[in-house]
Amino acid sequence: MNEKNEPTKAELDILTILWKHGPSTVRFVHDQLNAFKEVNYTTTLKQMQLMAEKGLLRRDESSMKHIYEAIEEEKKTKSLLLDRFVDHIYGGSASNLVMQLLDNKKASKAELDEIRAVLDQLERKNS
Amino acid sequence: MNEKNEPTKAELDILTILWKHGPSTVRFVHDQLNAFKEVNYTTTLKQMQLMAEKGLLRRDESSMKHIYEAIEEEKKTKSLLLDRFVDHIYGGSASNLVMQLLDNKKASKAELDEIRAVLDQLERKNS
DNA sequence: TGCATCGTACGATTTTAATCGTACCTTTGT
DNA sequence: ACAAAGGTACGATTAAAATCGTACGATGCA
Repeated sequence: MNEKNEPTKAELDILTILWKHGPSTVRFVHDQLNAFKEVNYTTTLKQMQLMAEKGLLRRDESSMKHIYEAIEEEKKTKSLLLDRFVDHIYGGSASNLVMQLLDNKKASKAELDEIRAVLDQLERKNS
Repeated sequence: MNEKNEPTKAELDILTILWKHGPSTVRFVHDQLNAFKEVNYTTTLKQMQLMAEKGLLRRDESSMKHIYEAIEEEKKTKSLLLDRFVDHIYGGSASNLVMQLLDNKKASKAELDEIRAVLDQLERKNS
Protein backbone atom coordinates (compact mmCIF):
# COMPACT_ATOMS: atom_id res chain seq x y z
CA MET A 1 0.00 0.00 0.00
CA ASN A 2 1.83 3.03 -1.26
CA GLU A 3 1.65 6.41 0.29
CA LYS A 4 -1.72 7.91 0.92
CA ASN A 5 -3.64 5.12 -0.67
CA GLU A 6 -5.97 5.05 2.23
CA PRO A 7 -9.22 3.45 1.10
CA THR A 8 -12.40 5.42 1.58
CA LYS A 9 -15.48 3.91 3.14
CA ALA A 10 -16.93 2.84 -0.17
CA GLU A 11 -13.64 1.37 -1.26
CA LEU A 12 -13.29 -0.50 1.95
CA ASP A 13 -16.65 -2.12 1.40
CA ILE A 14 -15.39 -3.45 -1.89
CA LEU A 15 -12.08 -4.56 -0.48
CA THR A 16 -13.84 -6.43 2.27
CA ILE A 17 -15.81 -8.40 -0.24
CA LEU A 18 -12.74 -9.20 -2.29
CA TRP A 19 -10.82 -10.28 0.76
CA LYS A 20 -13.60 -12.54 1.76
CA HIS A 21 -14.28 -14.12 -1.60
CA GLY A 22 -11.05 -13.75 -3.49
CA PRO A 23 -10.74 -12.53 -7.08
CA SER A 24 -14.17 -11.68 -8.41
CA THR A 25 -16.07 -10.08 -11.22
CA VAL A 26 -17.71 -6.71 -10.91
CA ARG A 27 -21.08 -8.37 -11.06
CA PHE A 28 -20.33 -10.56 -8.11
CA VAL A 29 -18.96 -7.77 -6.00
CA HIS A 30 -21.91 -5.64 -6.94
CA ASP A 31 -24.40 -8.26 -5.85
CA GLN A 32 -22.66 -8.71 -2.55
CA LEU A 33 -22.62 -4.99 -2.09
CA ASN A 34 -26.29 -4.67 -2.77
CA ALA A 35 -27.03 -7.07 0.01
CA PHE A 36 -26.64 -4.18 2.42
CA LYS A 37 -26.37 -1.07 0.30
CA GLU A 38 -28.25 0.13 -2.72
CA VAL A 39 -26.05 1.24 -5.55
CA ASN A 40 -26.16 1.27 -9.29
CA TYR A 41 -24.15 -1.34 -11.15
CA THR A 42 -22.16 1.23 -13.05
CA THR A 43 -21.23 2.87 -9.80
CA THR A 44 -19.64 -0.30 -8.54
CA LEU A 45 -17.94 -0.79 -11.87
CA LYS A 46 -16.56 2.71 -11.90
CA GLN A 47 -15.45 2.46 -8.35
CA MET A 48 -13.53 -0.70 -9.02
CA GLN A 49 -11.96 0.75 -12.13
CA LEU A 50 -10.80 3.74 -10.14
CA MET A 51 -9.46 1.50 -7.45
CA ALA A 52 -7.51 -0.40 -10.06
CA GLU A 53 -6.02 2.85 -11.29
CA LYS A 54 -5.17 3.86 -7.78
CA GLY A 55 -3.35 0.63 -7.26
CA LEU A 56 -5.78 -0.82 -4.78
CA LEU A 57 -6.94 -3.57 -7.09
CA ARG A 58 -5.32 -5.67 -9.74
CA ARG A 59 -7.33 -6.38 -12.86
CA ASP A 60 -7.23 -9.40 -15.09
CA GLU A 61 -8.70 -8.43 -18.45
CA SER A 62 -7.83 -11.60 -20.25
CA SER A 63 -11.45 -12.61 -20.44
CA MET A 64 -14.40 -10.42 -21.16
CA LYS A 65 -15.55 -10.44 -17.58
CA HIS A 66 -12.67 -8.70 -15.92
CA ILE A 67 -11.53 -10.20 -12.70
CA TYR A 68 -10.53 -7.93 -9.87
CA GLU A 69 -8.42 -8.77 -6.90
CA ALA A 70 -7.25 -6.84 -3.89
CA ILE A 71 -3.57 -6.08 -4.21
CA GLU A 72 -2.76 -5.69 -0.55
CA GLU A 73 -3.72 -8.36 1.86
CA GLU A 74 -6.36 -7.76 4.41
CA LYS A 75 -4.09 -7.76 7.39
CA LYS A 76 -1.68 -5.25 6.00
CA THR A 77 -4.33 -2.80 4.96
CA LYS A 78 -6.23 -3.04 8.17
CA SER A 79 -3.16 -2.60 10.25
CA LEU A 80 -2.35 0.53 8.31
CA LEU A 81 -5.79 1.87 9.00
CA LEU A 82 -5.48 0.94 12.61
CA ASP A 83 -2.19 2.73 12.96
CA ARG A 84 -3.66 5.83 11.43
CA PHE A 85 -6.57 5.61 13.77
CA VAL A 86 -4.46 5.19 16.87
CA ASP A 87 -2.26 8.06 15.86
CA HIS A 88 -5.08 10.33 14.99
CA ILE A 89 -7.53 9.65 17.76
CA TYR A 90 -5.39 8.36 20.58
CA GLY A 91 -2.22 10.27 20.00
CA GLY A 92 -0.39 7.09 19.15
CA SER A 93 -1.09 5.40 22.43
CA ALA A 94 -2.29 1.88 21.86
CA SER A 95 -2.95 1.32 25.52
CA ASN A 96 -5.25 4.28 25.69
CA LEU A 97 -7.25 2.83 22.89
CA VAL A 98 -7.47 -0.55 24.52
CA MET A 99 -8.46 0.94 27.81
CA GLN A 100 -11.30 2.78 26.26
CA LEU A 101 -12.31 -0.29 24.36
CA LEU A 102 -12.53 -2.35 27.50
CA ASP A 103 -14.11 0.47 29.39
CA ASN A 104 -16.87 0.68 26.88
CA LYS A 105 -18.01 -2.81 27.48
CA LYS A 106 -17.44 -3.42 23.85
CA ALA A 107 -15.55 -6.56 24.72
CA SER A 108 -17.24 -9.72 25.94
CA LYS A 109 -15.83 -12.09 28.52
CA ALA A 110 -14.63 -14.42 25.83
CA GLU A 111 -12.92 -11.58 24.11
CA LEU A 112 -11.20 -10.52 27.30
CA ASP A 113 -9.80 -14.02 27.68
CA GLU A 114 -8.60 -13.99 24.15
CA ILE A 115 -6.89 -10.70 24.60
CA ARG A 116 -5.19 -11.93 27.72
CA ALA A 117 -3.98 -14.97 25.87
CA VAL A 118 -2.41 -12.82 23.23
CA LEU A 119 -0.74 -10.74 25.90
CA ASP A 120 0.66 -13.82 27.59
CA GLN A 121 1.98 -15.19 24.40
CA LEU A 122 3.61 -11.94 23.48
CA GLU A 123 5.25 -11.64 26.85
CA ARG A 124 6.65 -15.13 26.63
CA LYS A 125 8.09 -14.39 23.26
CA ASN A 126 9.72 -11.20 24.44
CA SER A 127 11.46 -12.73 27.41
CA MET B 1 -23.68 13.56 19.63
CA ASN B 2 -26.75 13.14 17.51
CA GLU B 3 -27.03 10.76 14.67
CA LYS B 4 -24.42 10.94 11.99
CA ASN B 5 -22.57 13.83 13.50
CA GLU B 6 -19.36 12.04 12.96
CA PRO B 7 -16.59 14.61 12.84
CA THR B 8 -14.39 14.69 9.79
CA LYS B 9 -10.62 14.76 10.02
CA ALA B 10 -10.42 18.53 9.94
CA GLU B 11 -13.15 18.81 12.51
CA LEU B 12 -11.45 16.36 14.75
CA ASP B 13 -8.31 18.44 14.70
CA ILE B 14 -10.30 21.36 16.01
CA LEU B 15 -12.12 19.31 18.59
CA THR B 16 -8.84 17.96 19.87
CA ILE B 17 -7.57 21.45 20.48
CA LEU B 18 -10.75 22.49 22.24
CA TRP B 19 -10.71 19.41 24.42
CA LYS B 20 -7.18 20.09 25.40
CA HIS B 21 -7.50 23.80 26.09
CA GLY B 22 -11.13 24.33 26.89
CA PRO B 23 -13.32 27.10 25.46
CA SER B 24 -11.27 29.17 23.06
CA THR B 25 -11.38 31.87 20.47
CA VAL B 26 -11.01 31.17 16.79
CA ARG B 27 -7.66 32.91 16.82
CA PHE B 28 -6.33 30.64 19.49
CA VAL B 29 -7.54 27.48 17.84
CA HIS B 30 -6.17 28.68 14.57
CA ASP B 31 -2.73 29.30 16.00
CA GLN B 32 -2.65 25.88 17.58
CA LEU B 33 -3.75 24.38 14.32
CA ASN B 34 -1.06 26.12 12.37
CA ALA B 35 1.54 24.55 14.57
CA PHE B 36 1.24 21.43 12.47
CA LYS B 37 -0.92 22.31 9.51
CA GLU B 38 -1.00 25.30 7.23
CA VAL B 39 -4.41 26.79 6.82
CA ASN B 40 -5.91 30.18 6.25
CA TYR B 41 -7.47 31.95 9.19
CA THR B 42 -10.82 32.26 7.50
CA THR B 43 -10.82 28.57 6.86
CA THR B 44 -10.55 27.82 10.53
CA LEU B 45 -13.20 30.40 11.24
CA LYS B 46 -15.57 28.98 8.68
CA GLN B 47 -14.96 25.48 9.83
CA MET B 48 -15.78 26.35 13.40
CA GLN B 49 -18.90 28.24 12.37
CA LEU B 50 -20.06 25.20 10.44
CA MET B 51 -19.31 22.98 13.38
CA ALA B 52 -21.40 25.22 15.58
CA GLU B 53 -24.28 24.92 13.11
CA LYS B 54 -23.87 21.19 13.03
CA GLY B 55 -24.06 21.01 16.77
CA LEU B 56 -20.49 20.01 17.35
CA LEU B 57 -19.56 23.26 19.04
CA ARG B 58 -21.31 25.71 21.26
CA ARG B 59 -20.68 29.39 20.63
CA ASP B 60 -20.69 32.22 23.10
CA GLU B 61 -21.18 35.44 21.17
CA SER B 62 -21.58 37.70 24.16
CA SER B 63 -18.27 39.36 23.49
CA MET B 64 -16.81 40.37 20.19
CA LYS B 65 -14.37 37.54 20.18
CA HIS B 66 -16.67 34.59 20.06
CA ILE B 67 -15.79 31.75 22.29
CA TYR B 68 -16.22 28.20 21.06
CA GLU B 69 -16.48 25.07 23.09
CA ALA B 70 -16.84 21.39 22.24
CA ILE B 71 -20.32 20.23 23.09
CA GLU B 72 -19.58 16.57 23.56
CA GLU B 73 -16.85 15.47 25.85
CA GLU B 74 -13.73 13.91 24.51
CA LYS B 75 -14.33 10.46 25.86
CA LYS B 76 -17.81 10.15 24.50
CA THR B 77 -16.90 11.27 21.03
CA LYS B 78 -13.82 9.13 20.83
CA SER B 79 -15.63 6.06 22.01
CA LEU B 80 -18.22 6.61 19.35
CA LEU B 81 -15.51 6.81 16.73
CA LEU B 82 -13.87 3.74 18.15
CA ASP B 83 -17.07 1.76 18.02
CA ARG B 84 -17.61 2.75 14.43
CA PHE B 85 -14.09 1.75 13.63
CA VAL B 86 -14.32 -1.63 15.29
CA ASP B 87 -17.58 -2.33 13.57
CA HIS B 88 -16.42 -1.23 10.20
CA ILE B 89 -12.95 -2.67 10.07
CA TYR B 90 -13.03 -5.54 12.50
CA GLY B 91 -16.57 -6.69 12.13
CA GLY B 92 -17.33 -5.65 15.68
CA SER B 93 -14.70 -7.83 17.26
CA ALA B 94 -12.72 -5.87 19.79
CA SER B 95 -10.35 -8.73 20.42
CA ASN B 96 -9.43 -8.93 16.78
CA LEU B 97 -8.52 -5.31 16.87
CA VAL B 98 -6.41 -5.69 19.97
CA MET B 99 -4.65 -8.70 18.59
CA GLN B 100 -3.67 -6.86 15.53
CA LEU B 101 -2.59 -3.91 17.58
CA LEU B 102 -0.26 -6.03 19.66
CA ASP B 103 0.89 -7.97 16.67
CA ASN B 104 1.94 -4.82 14.95
CA LYS B 105 4.46 -3.92 17.56
CA LYS B 106 2.58 -0.71 17.91
CA ALA B 107 2.54 -1.22 21.64
CA SER B 108 5.63 -0.75 23.76
CA LYS B 109 6.53 -2.88 26.77
CA ALA B 110 5.18 -0.23 29.09
CA GLU B 111 1.95 -0.18 27.17
CA LEU B 112 1.63 -3.91 27.33
CA ASP B 113 1.95 -3.76 31.09
CA GLU B 114 -0.64 -1.06 31.25
CA ILE B 115 -3.04 -3.04 29.15
CA ARG B 116 -2.55 -6.07 31.31
CA ALA B 117 -3.26 -4.00 34.37
CA VAL B 118 -6.51 -2.84 32.90
CA LEU B 119 -7.43 -6.40 32.10
CA ASP B 120 -6.67 -7.54 35.63
CA GLN B 121 -8.70 -4.79 37.12
CA LEU B 122 -11.62 -5.51 34.89
CA GLU B 123 -11.53 -9.19 35.68
CA ARG B 124 -11.50 -8.52 39.39
CA LYS B 125 -14.47 -6.27 39.06
CA ASN B 126 -16.42 -8.81 37.09
CA SER B 127 -15.92 -11.67 39.49
C1' DT C 1 -10.08 61.96 14.21
C1' DG C 2 -8.27 58.65 11.49
C1' DC C 3 -5.92 54.61 10.47
C1' DA C 4 -4.01 50.04 11.44
C1' DT C 5 -5.51 45.91 13.51
C1' DC C 6 -8.35 42.31 14.73
C1' DG C 7 -12.74 40.34 14.58
C1' DT C 8 -17.05 38.05 11.99
C1' DA C 9 -20.01 37.20 7.77
C1' DC C 10 -20.69 35.28 3.51
C1' DG C 11 -20.28 33.82 -1.13
C1' DA C 12 -17.33 31.42 -4.29
C1' DT C 13 -14.12 28.11 -5.38
C1' DT C 14 -11.49 23.81 -5.24
C1' DT C 15 -11.00 19.12 -4.34
C1' DT C 16 -12.34 14.64 -3.70
C1' DA C 17 -15.65 11.01 -3.22
C1' DA C 18 -19.47 8.93 -5.01
C1' DT C 19 -22.97 8.24 -8.27
C1' DC C 20 -25.23 7.82 -12.63
C1' DG C 21 -26.53 7.87 -17.89
C1' DT C 22 -25.40 6.62 -22.20
C1' DA C 23 -22.73 4.59 -25.80
C1' DC C 24 -21.05 0.68 -27.55
C1' DC C 25 -18.98 -4.10 -27.73
C1' DT C 26 -19.63 -9.45 -26.84
C1' DT C 27 -21.97 -13.42 -25.98
C1' DT C 28 -25.83 -16.38 -26.28
C1' DG C 29 -30.18 -18.49 -27.56
C1' DT C 30 -33.59 -19.09 -31.03
C1' DA D 1 -28.97 -13.70 -38.51
C1' DC D 2 -30.38 -11.00 -34.98
C1' DA D 3 -32.35 -9.51 -30.77
C1' DA D 4 -31.80 -9.69 -25.83
C1' DA D 5 -28.80 -9.76 -22.11
C1' DG D 6 -24.75 -8.64 -20.00
C1' DG D 7 -20.25 -6.69 -20.18
C1' DT D 8 -16.86 -2.30 -20.23
C1' DA D 9 -15.72 2.70 -21.24
C1' DC D 10 -16.27 7.27 -20.32
C1' DG D 11 -18.03 11.76 -19.53
C1' DA D 12 -21.14 14.29 -16.59
C1' DT D 13 -23.22 15.09 -12.45
C1' DT D 14 -24.06 15.39 -7.49
C1' DA D 15 -22.68 15.81 -2.76
C1' DA D 16 -19.72 16.80 0.73
C1' DA D 17 -15.52 18.50 2.66
C1' DA D 18 -12.27 21.96 2.81
C1' DT D 19 -10.38 26.21 1.53
C1' DC D 20 -10.11 30.97 0.38
C1' DG D 21 -11.13 36.12 -0.94
C1' DT D 22 -13.43 40.00 0.06
C1' DA D 23 -16.46 42.96 2.55
C1' DC D 24 -17.23 45.17 6.48
C1' DG D 25 -17.81 46.11 11.67
C1' DA D 26 -15.14 46.79 16.40
C1' DT D 27 -11.31 48.37 18.90
C1' DG D 28 -7.52 50.89 20.21
C1' DC D 29 -4.03 54.11 19.93
C1' DA D 30 -0.95 58.02 17.89
